[in-house]
Amino acid sequence: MPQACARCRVRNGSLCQDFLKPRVGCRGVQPTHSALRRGDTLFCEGDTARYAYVIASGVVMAYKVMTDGRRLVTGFLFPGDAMGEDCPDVHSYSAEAAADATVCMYPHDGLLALVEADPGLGRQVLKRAHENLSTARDQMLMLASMSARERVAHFLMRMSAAAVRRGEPATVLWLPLSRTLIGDHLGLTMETVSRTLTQFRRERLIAIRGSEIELCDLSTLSELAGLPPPNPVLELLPAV
Amino acid sequence: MPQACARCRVRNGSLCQDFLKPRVGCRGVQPTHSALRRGDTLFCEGDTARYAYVIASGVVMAYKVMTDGRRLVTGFLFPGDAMGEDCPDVHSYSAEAAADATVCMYPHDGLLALVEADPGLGRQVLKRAHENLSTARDQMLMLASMSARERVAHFLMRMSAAAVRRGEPATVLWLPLSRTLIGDHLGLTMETVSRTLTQFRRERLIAIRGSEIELCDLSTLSELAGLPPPNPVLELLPAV
DNA sequence: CGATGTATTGAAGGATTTCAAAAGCCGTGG
DNA sequence: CCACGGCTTTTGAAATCCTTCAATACATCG
Repeated sequence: MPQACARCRVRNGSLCQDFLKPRVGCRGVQPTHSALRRGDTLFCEGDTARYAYVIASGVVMAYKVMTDGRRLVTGFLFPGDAMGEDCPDVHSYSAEAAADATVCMYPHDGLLALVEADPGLGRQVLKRAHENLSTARDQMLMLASMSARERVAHFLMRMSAAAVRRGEPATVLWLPLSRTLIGDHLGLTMETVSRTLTQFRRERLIAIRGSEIELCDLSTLSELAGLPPPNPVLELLPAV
Repeated sequence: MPQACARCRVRNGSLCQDFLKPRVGCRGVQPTHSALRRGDTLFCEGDTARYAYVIASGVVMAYKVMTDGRRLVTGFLFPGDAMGEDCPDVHSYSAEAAADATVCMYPHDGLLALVEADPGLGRQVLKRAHENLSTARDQMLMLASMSARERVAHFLMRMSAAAVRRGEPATVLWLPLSRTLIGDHLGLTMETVSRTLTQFRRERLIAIRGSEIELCDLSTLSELAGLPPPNPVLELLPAV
């Protein structure tokens, strides 16, 4: 097993940790690693796809651009998240580092052999594809019908949920993302993102310290985002 | 094989025709059929998923609703299209008949056995999931950054491509869909859809006859939609 | 400390929504 | 056959929200 893999601590429940790492070395499953600086391209829409990528550190973004330059960031990926694990022939979107990042790259051919040999892994991959579809549709709903305030709240709550998933606190988010990037993710201009965030700050819903955002009022934010209130039960329970 | 399947003529290249139909009867793969009137519900978001559905005739729509009633129609499905073939535990969206429709229903358990036994089918299912993801992201791009005119043009071109896929003419679309439904699909109000369609009609880009829409100027429409021009080669060829 | 890039704030403009009314379509029944 | 009611579509005018354009403030790094 490569040194980098031995040291890697991406979350349990991730494709890499649970399925790939135990099989490194088997049947040509041999990851290579790559360090990216902010702005470096991982791959472009239309490129033939050769690898599945697992983010080991930093932030990677997936995006699509229209011919006239308008851009949609379809998602931000954090440590433990994977892309290309469904082994497409050709990439249907582009990917670049939104902040300095390191990624593991598993060649498709070894991965495919693994999937065919192990129905459990096949189910896992299909399940992930289904999850991706489900979140894509949630984002479609957001883009189709939410106001700027709702979109930004929705974004913050999603980032919070992602942080929890990788074992970080729910209320203190490290988001080294420019307003432009967030805007391109939410279908808003960076000015509108900025204005909305300062609104939220004035209303004490959030606090901003550099690229760190603290969520001060989760229940109002999740209500704005059209999501069920967070942990309603815990708040009602007496302290232990 | 049930009578309905023997008579069924959904397009080649569909999951049902190519993969399921030849295996009907094997290992518990036994479809049931259902006839739906416009407005009938097929399943709801949150229901436990028991079947994969293949549209045999008519139009079915997949949609999500927010708690306050705002709705996004994530897609319209036509004969040969499938839903739920990725065997999720729980439906992540709702489905109802947008026009009178008939569907084949394959129970998940038989399908799962088939997928595990046949790696080719597994690849096929995964490929379809990937296609769905890709079109979902295209729609996200549309919802995030296109004007009303561009959205409607994009919609018409997609409906045209879908018609071609099932062997129908590219320029005469049968779309028994209310303005409200189209609006909920495009993130617009029905008034905006109506205004935009009459604009297009006045500009001779389309002609409307009841629920039939003829695309009179494919190249302008596809340009508006941000798509490559249609069959540029064919138009340049001399008539045979 | 100045330079560059990013973020904030302001004011005007525009595209879509909202509200409201009129027109068109369709099936039913007199 | 025509009239009627219910429905969808079209059209109009005002309001709203976001964008655009422009200027200022703020940070980070040499």
